[in-house]
Amino acid sequence: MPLRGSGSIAMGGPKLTKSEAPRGRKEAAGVTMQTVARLAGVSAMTVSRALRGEGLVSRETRERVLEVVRETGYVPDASARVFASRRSGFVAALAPSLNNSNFAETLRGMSGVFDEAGLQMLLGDTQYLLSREESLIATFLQRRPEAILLTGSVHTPAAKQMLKRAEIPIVETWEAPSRPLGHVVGFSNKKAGAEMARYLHRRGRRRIAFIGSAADRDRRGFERQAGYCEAIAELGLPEGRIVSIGAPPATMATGGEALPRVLEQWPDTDGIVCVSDLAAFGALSECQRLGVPAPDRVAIIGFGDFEVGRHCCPRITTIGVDSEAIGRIAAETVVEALEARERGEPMARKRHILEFTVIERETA
Amino acid sequence: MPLRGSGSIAMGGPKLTKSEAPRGRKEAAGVTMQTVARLAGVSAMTVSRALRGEGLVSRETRERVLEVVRETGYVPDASARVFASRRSGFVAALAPSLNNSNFAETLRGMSGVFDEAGLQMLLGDTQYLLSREESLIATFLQRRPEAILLTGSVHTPAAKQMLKRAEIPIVETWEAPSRPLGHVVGFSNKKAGAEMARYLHRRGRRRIAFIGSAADRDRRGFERQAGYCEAIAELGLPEGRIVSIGAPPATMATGGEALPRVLEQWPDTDGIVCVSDLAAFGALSECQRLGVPAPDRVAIIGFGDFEVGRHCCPRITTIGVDSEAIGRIAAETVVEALEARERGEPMARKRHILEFTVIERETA
DNA sequence: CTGTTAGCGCTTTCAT
DNA sequence: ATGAAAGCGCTAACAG
Repeated sequence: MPLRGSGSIAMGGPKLTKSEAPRGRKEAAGVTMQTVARLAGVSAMTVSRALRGEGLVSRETRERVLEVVRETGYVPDASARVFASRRSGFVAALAPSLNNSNFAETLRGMSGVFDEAGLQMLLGDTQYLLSREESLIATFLQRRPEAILLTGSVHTPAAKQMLKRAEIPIVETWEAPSRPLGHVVGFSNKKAGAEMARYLHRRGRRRIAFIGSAADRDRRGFERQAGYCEAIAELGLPEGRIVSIGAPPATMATGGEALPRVLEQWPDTDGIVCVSDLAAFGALSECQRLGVPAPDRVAIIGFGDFEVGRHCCPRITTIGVDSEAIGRIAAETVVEALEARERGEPMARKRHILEFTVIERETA
Repeated sequence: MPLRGSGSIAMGGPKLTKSEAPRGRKEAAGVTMQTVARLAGVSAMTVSRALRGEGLVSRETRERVLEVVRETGYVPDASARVFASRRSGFVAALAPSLNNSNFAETLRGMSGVFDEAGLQMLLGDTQYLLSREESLIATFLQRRPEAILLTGSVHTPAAKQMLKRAEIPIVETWEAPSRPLGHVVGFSNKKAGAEMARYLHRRGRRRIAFIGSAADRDRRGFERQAGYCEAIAELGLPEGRIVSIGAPPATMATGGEALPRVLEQWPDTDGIVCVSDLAAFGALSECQRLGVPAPDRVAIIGFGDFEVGRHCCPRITTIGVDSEAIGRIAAETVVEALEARERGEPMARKRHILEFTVIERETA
């Protein structure tokens, strides 16, 4: 089959593939698979095969095709591939915040697995807002992701309905819900909160306060607070020593503002459970400014093993969770589920609950 | 007009739209625009219009269509829309790291503008690797983004070629390149580095060291270092006091490890320029552990106005750049460029250079 | 190993 | 305000 046109490659020329359309559209794209096929003297199908695998076409055909691809600068059009193959190559991942180092590590863990699997992540941050989660889900589902990974287990009814209808694997992370939507990779924040209080108790503290953000929007922080409350009650320690400030997530500012309030309201406080290391660091720094020695006068325990707590002076005792593993395992679960689906097999719901550990350092 | 078929909606039933295909494909999708059209007693085109705008169809038609959409849980297929309209609705944004709060803020700034404009961001982190930037660009371009936003001005030749061929608006951020690929929204890291050294000099310091990461991979950090060197030379201060440790980005660990080396090698050092606040905080904390008072014995200046520097004790003097504005302006530039293109107008290359300021605090 | 045919679900264009 | 026809660039399925 002879090549149409001359041997030269028109770069960016829009007319290359334009045939006589009786009722044409705007304008043809630049170089398409057709173009490459024609120039290589093969069919589009062969180009498609050459581009994808090794053994699908003969070595020499493949090389010829790749040569033309190189010359023309052809870039396959994923939107057409997606449309034809009905596989988007996307997975959607939502986190409350992309910046928070815990979630960032989780996303990094996912990214490693998905890169490997040739899946591209569609990242969204919900800003700790269920309403935003819902609208992100709506937007992302239009892209036909092959799976969706959520942070947490609380979603709006509309979100849940969309997720169900989408009929794709769902993974909820960072919590341990009793009635999950799909797979789960997480841990019990409540237990973590309880453990924080109990740890301070073991270290001899008896008047233990809690610092967090306005709890209702940060579900996981709220759970930790609930765990703290439960433990405090069980241990028979004075209750109600809670200062919640500002919108989630809790920041260093939260801790900094909350600390003086704690000391004013309950001057005999000798231990503080902070919803995260960021708040803990804010509180610790404020202690230093106020001349309140930590841990001598107040012990402080944080959550999340953030970089700041590992490096500040004194270093912050904290609860460590393997955030990256959460992401990795969640992503592996997705890949498994997709493979099972490919083979037409069902896959049981997975529930992976991780351990967390107290990392004893210098503030408690 | 009565609805065709029964009143019940088949959820996820694959046979709804399936016609007698002589050589069928796998299986039809769930609810498509056709399905909705049929149930609403209109054409697909009308559904398409109803879904997009207000004034395109009559109010009652629109409501009927939306009602069916609600009942069926129809989710438009973006891949088909993209394919037909030749507009992906994507913009690609690459940053060295998503976690770094500077870049995270820039991405947040972009996100605000793009959300508004109905554009979805395809986020990628290059991990400070040009090679990874290149492969991300290759991957992203397959999705036909309408524009691409890069961090920095150094790219591989292959990356540059792909970008040129893509013929989409390009914005480079966080630097002030003399030969940009497209639009620029940034500032001079070199000047920032010089300013850091000069500031310490104005504060009476005369033996000023620099702490950073292994510089070659972090272009912007390297530029700041170069600026520091230049200023030191101009001021006639002792040169060569540079400790570069580890892979970029510079972290608290970098600062923590570098500080004792600085003090060992040049014990009379009285000021330290740190490539970022993270390194500055690491160094500051190490000072505290070693009993080296800051700023009395060593002044410290960081870069980036990170949260930690605003809250630690003493608070870190730093250089502030409006990271979010970088993102916002970059995104606005993209939107403008896209609108210009829509109208068939050309758009001049934009070059927006931001100011930075020394934020005087307690460490210098 | 390679080609042909049909069609993915939507929007463009033109017609009414 | 609505509809009909055509087709976007690619791949599934089948044929050779």
